[in-house]
Amino acid sequence: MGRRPCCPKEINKGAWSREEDETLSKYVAIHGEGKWQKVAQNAVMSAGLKRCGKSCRQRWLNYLKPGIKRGDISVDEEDMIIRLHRLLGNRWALIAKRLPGRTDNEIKNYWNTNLSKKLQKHGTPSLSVSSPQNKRHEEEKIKQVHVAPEAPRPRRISAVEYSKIVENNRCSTTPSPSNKVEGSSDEASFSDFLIDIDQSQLLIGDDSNSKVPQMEEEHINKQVGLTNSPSSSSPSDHCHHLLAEKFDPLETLLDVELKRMASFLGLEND
DNA sequence: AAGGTGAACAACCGCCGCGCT
DNA sequence: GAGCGCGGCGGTTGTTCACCT
Repeated sequence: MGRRPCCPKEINKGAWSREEDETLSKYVAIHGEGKWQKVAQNAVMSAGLKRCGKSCRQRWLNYLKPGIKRGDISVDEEDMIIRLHRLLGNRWALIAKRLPGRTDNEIKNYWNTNLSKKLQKHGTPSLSVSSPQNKRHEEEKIKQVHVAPEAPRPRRISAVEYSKIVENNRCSTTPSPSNKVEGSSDEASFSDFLIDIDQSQLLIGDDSNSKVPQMEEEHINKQVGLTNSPSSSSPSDHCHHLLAEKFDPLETLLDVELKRMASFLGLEND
């Protein structure tokens, strides 16, 4: 009974030695990333690297991969982490994607050891501010980015499912039942629809590893009958904007949130 | 100098979604 | 459509180090 172990019993655990790092780096340099089980198996056979695939992957992505920054998180980066965390919650991978050279593990650790304690102490992190002017400025920034403390966890969808949703709804304001947030009403707004199905997709969308292929996007554009009118304001046009144009997903998400708040406060026309 | 304590960081564990068969 | 394996992700734990008494 019980879960099948993902790794053989005779694997190494604990801290990685320099030799293991070198073995893994050499292997990845030759064979490339991915297929971590094979990396582990082949490296075991060729150089005695007794590590499971997951461990290899984690070691490579968090420490060995070229371009990884270690330590010395700047004030700007800290500020960014705080803002993104307010927006996304504990979506460390997404947060890490917005911070070049930083890994999800490092950000998660940094949050757990530094920022969460600052939050507990002060209600908001201090943001490493010393001067009164900066303090006021940072307080303003905190007010500006204050969103729900725990963003709803988005549902991941595949590119195919995504196109079906778009096709079925033609970016209408009525989400399909399978895509609704629990407890959301039938009059769900477009932004609900967006966040519901697409919050993570939007944030991943600008990444080079985006899972929505360009052809799929073109197909979606065709199906939706998109045009490039920037002045349009209907939900479908808004959808078009999100789908067809180059955009900053985070800014878009912030924009959506701001619109929701404005709508809630009756400030839509401001 | 030695022991205790907490912070920081590295790594493991288990769950989940996706793609393949 | 079901089953399986793999990769990705987030939570948690273990270890190391620095500081304090």
